[in-house]
Amino acid sequence: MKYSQLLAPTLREDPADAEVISHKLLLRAGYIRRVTSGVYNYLPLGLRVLRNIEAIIRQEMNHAGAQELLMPAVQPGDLWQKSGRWEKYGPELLRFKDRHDHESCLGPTHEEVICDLVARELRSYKQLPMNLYQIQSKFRDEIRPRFGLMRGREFIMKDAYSFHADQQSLNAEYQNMFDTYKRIFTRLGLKFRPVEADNGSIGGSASHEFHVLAESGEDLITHCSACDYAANIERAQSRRATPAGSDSELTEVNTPNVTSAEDVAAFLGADIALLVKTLVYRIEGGPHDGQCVAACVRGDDALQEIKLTRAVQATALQMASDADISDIGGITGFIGPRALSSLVIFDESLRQADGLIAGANKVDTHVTGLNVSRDIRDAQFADLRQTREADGCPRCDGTMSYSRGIEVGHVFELGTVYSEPMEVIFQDQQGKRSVASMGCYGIGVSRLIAAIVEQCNDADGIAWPAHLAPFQVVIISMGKSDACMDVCEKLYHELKQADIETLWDERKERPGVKFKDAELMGLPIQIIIGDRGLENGVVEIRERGRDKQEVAQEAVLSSVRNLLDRE
RNA sequence: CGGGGCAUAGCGCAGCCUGGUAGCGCAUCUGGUUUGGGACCAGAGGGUCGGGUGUUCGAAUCACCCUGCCCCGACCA
Repeated sequence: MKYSQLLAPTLREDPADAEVISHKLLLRAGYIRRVTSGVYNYLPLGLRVLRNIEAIIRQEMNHAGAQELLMPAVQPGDLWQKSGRWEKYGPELLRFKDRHDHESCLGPTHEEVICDLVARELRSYKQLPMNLYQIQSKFRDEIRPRFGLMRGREFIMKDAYSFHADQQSLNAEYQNMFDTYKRIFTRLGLKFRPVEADNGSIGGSASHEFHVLAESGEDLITHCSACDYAANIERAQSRRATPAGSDSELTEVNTPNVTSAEDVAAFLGADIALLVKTLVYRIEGGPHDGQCVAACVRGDDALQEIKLTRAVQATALQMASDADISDIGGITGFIGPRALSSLVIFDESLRQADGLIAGANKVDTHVTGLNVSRDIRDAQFADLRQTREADGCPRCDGTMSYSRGIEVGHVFELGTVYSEPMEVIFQDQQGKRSVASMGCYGIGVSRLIAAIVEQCNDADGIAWPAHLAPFQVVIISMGKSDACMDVCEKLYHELKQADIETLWDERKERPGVKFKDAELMGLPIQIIIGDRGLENGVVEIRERGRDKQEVAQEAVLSSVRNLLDRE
């Protein structure tokens, strides 16, 4: 490609609305342009990188025995009615009607469509297992798209769906995909970590996320210093020492105007861990839709909302208003678990606890000596607390620490959550009708572009791993003589012949401009050809970020090959 | 959804407080000089000042409404 014909509008300054480094650099280097909130054009450079990433994913997926197909972006509402998600899926699902007034939506994911397809074609267990994948644009009407390609509304995803006759087969494929993902992210040159994850609204049982470790990551993950336990904070567990309270009578104490856990502990001279914080939420969705739930955690713990959401099978939670709280018999500031009319759930750490302090649901009053199993009838427990840095590992003696991560992959065991309502049924070995169990496996392909740039950049711009770069080589013409241009052109054709993706910067620009652009774009190898060197029959080759070296004119191709092979 | 901020040329910004018909840098075009790390000189093009309503002799500037975008929060009993 000749530079003068390439649409790669580079920007000298950071765009005002870009926050993270990948967003800034992808805009500045001419890889992407915004169309509307969370929706981007991939310019030629961006598309080339996307294709390079896709190629690796395809290779590994195919190698793992999956087969590629392509499903539609527009999906009929009927299928979503059938799976039950037309109601369950929130406003992220962009719905519309076509000219015939048929309910439709833009696919945020493709379980319904794949199940519909497979249900029609699947007859015998002999056809199983099978793993079908596609690389497709998805649309999710995110509340808050941000950080460029990191969280878009329209984005490109590789999603795979496997179908199985039995659990054992599903387990095997889950492991197969887990290993495949590790290979893919390793080949992409990423620092990543698989972590145990919450299943979210998609349902199912086992699930792991693959996170690229980066400061700008939107997720918080916690991992053990000693073993390989790692989990998303949304479901992470940990060991912590809880102080033993002493067994005592339930007693009301006067706590005038003292409301926060810190203040109550200080006021009563008690360990804050003996406080019970009671947080009230209004439940949206699920069997308790519209009701309130009171969640109790220790005074020094924070509630992990996702855990609570799961515990009450909700789709979302909203902090309760003061009015909601008084409706269930509580008083803001002095709320406690006793005698509330709502659902009350305690964190597991309160199960065997004595001498706790909680709000008394009376103005200016708390109770001491609370023992949950003694004083609360039919108490319900769940893991609700958020782990804290330096907690103990739940699996070994190690300690837990936090990192930020960008979720680039997710593998799920779905079981029959979708195949059952979608009637993905086959005849098993015994001749009986049986529901296929499923796994699903996603990779955020466009998000990967951002994640890679987050890890591969320096003061001059992007620094692509050579095999992902839009061009492996850029020829920078320095001289203005015809002879120099002839040499450049000849080399350009040679490299192209050799299947090396080459950009020839033949613009009438000053050298500095060409260097800056090449480095901003992150092209790994520069070949610098000027009149001065040509007098001695040499050209310069420089790997991005390294010192240049002189090479005889005839040896350029082999030198470039060597550099690329070393990758 | 809640809170904050922004919207002026392709990009980055000033002008607004104190109303008088729009400016700077980069980019673009023309000519010239330059040419090993984002050149210089001279000239030129490009803006319904996000949209609407109002106040006023007069609105980028003041008021109200709308739209779009960015950031923060979604831990508080």
